[in-house]
Amino acid sequence: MPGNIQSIERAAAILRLLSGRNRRLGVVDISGELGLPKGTVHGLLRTLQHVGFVEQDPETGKYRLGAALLHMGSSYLDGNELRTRALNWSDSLAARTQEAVRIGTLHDGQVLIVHHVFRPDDSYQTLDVGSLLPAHATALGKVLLAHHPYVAAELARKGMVSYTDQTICDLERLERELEHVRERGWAAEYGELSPSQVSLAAPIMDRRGLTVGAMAIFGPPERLLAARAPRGELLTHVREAAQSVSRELGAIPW
Amino acid sequence: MPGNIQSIERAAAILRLLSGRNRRLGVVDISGELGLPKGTVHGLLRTLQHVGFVEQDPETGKYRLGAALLHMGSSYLDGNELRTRALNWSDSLAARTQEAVRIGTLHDGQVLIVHHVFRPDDSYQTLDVGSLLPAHATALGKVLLAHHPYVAAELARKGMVSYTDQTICDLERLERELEHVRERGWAAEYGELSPSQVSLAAPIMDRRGLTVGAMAIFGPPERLLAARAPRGELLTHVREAAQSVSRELGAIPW
DNA sequence: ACCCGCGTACGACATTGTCAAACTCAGTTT
DNA sequence: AAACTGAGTTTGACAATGTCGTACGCGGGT
Repeated sequence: MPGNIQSIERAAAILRLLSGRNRRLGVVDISGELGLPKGTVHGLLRTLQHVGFVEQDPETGKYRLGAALLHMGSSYLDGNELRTRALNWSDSLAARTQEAVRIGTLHDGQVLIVHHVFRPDDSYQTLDVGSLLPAHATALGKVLLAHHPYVAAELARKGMVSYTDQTICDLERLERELEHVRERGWAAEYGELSPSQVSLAAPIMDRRGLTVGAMAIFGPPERLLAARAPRGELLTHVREAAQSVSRELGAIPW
Repeated sequence: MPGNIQSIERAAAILRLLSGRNRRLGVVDISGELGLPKGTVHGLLRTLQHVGFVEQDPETGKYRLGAALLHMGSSYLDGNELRTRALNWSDSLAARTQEAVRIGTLHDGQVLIVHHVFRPDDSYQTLDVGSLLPAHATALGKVLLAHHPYVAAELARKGMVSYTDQTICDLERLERELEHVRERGWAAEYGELSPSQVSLAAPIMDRRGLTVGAMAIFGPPERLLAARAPRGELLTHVREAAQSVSRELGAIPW
């Protein structure tokens, strides 16, 4: 791994900071957090501002993410094959199951939502495309982790946060769970991220047979479950939809 | 203009290229387009890849935007005050008018969509948050240009693209139109971007009285217009919604 | 088999970014 | 009022840093 460009890595670290703490940060906040001199951080920020990646609040002088990132994020979606191919299938999955659908992929040990179809009723729901969800507490994440053992190991090393009393925080339990997922070809999550939400997910594979994403429905347990287990017909729909997308991506339907 | 960091500017130029129409580019494409040596571009790309801003197609070796940008784009939205404050009002505007709502702000001489509420029916619509729309061919853009004369002048210098036979491409006509917009406090667009779409927009102002965004409804002419002019009640709804958001942003309601 | 074009690696050079210290300006405290 | 903090910003010398030309390896055309 021959040299990476220092200033770009630092700039990226700044952007990551700004996107993590969803708030505005000042020069000294950043310089403290990154262990860099004030002046250096300021120079980086000035350039980032010049290219539209950060903006500065003219009143407080603090910095926040810039508008250029929004456009680039949406450009990423346009070029994302997983999402493009999954568009139709996720719509019809939502229609068939009458539940909300999410498509996610692994990013930095978390689940990045690349597509989201609202539950087909008129309730207010917030779009969470671009959100990062914890892998060990979502059905999407379990499917993805099950086929990326290295990421799973990394996750275990860092420790798993507990979100509800159902969250799996124990490495061995998670490993057993992932083993099940690999055997069955689908994953479930029972209120492990949010107490009143459960989800069911299945893997999406590309032409090489790699699991490049996952597709899930999520909603209240009383609708997704029967006798504390996933309703069979919903599960079938999810698995078929994910398989259809896989086929579109060139996976051998074995 | 004290020194900007070269490598970051170049990296941003690469990302801008990748977010343009050409979704996948090779090292030589980029190096040709930017007039930089191959090796330099490769170094930049390697670092951008390392920080997750670009990804490389393992088959073709070509580069495309990376997933990290998606998450940062959505983080930008979370911190965007204009959008946050406008959430409720845009929902109710959509409900009242039964039309789709868009909120936009000026970015690089174009209109960046920061929020989008679907028309409240079950038709398939694609979310265009993050899209860049031409300013001279949208009601949103006209409102924004009307209060940013410098940007308007810049736009005129670069020339205006024609999208339909209704598109205003003449500088003088545009100037007259913007003058109207300033007087009336709202803008309309009659099939100037897409033949079967019209839109109505009103400005959103912040506490300093600056126009920081605009709010619009858009849809087919037969629903938005009466006798080739905007329906009065729709116009009122749009203007009131925009004014409500302005108030939330601290604008003096004069 | 050959060539062309691609993505990638290497290494010398000097351009470039880095860093610490100094500056400006508000808001607070003395 | 004056001094003091703590913010963001500017500066300029140094050398670490990124740049650029050249060279390598590989694959797909022909």
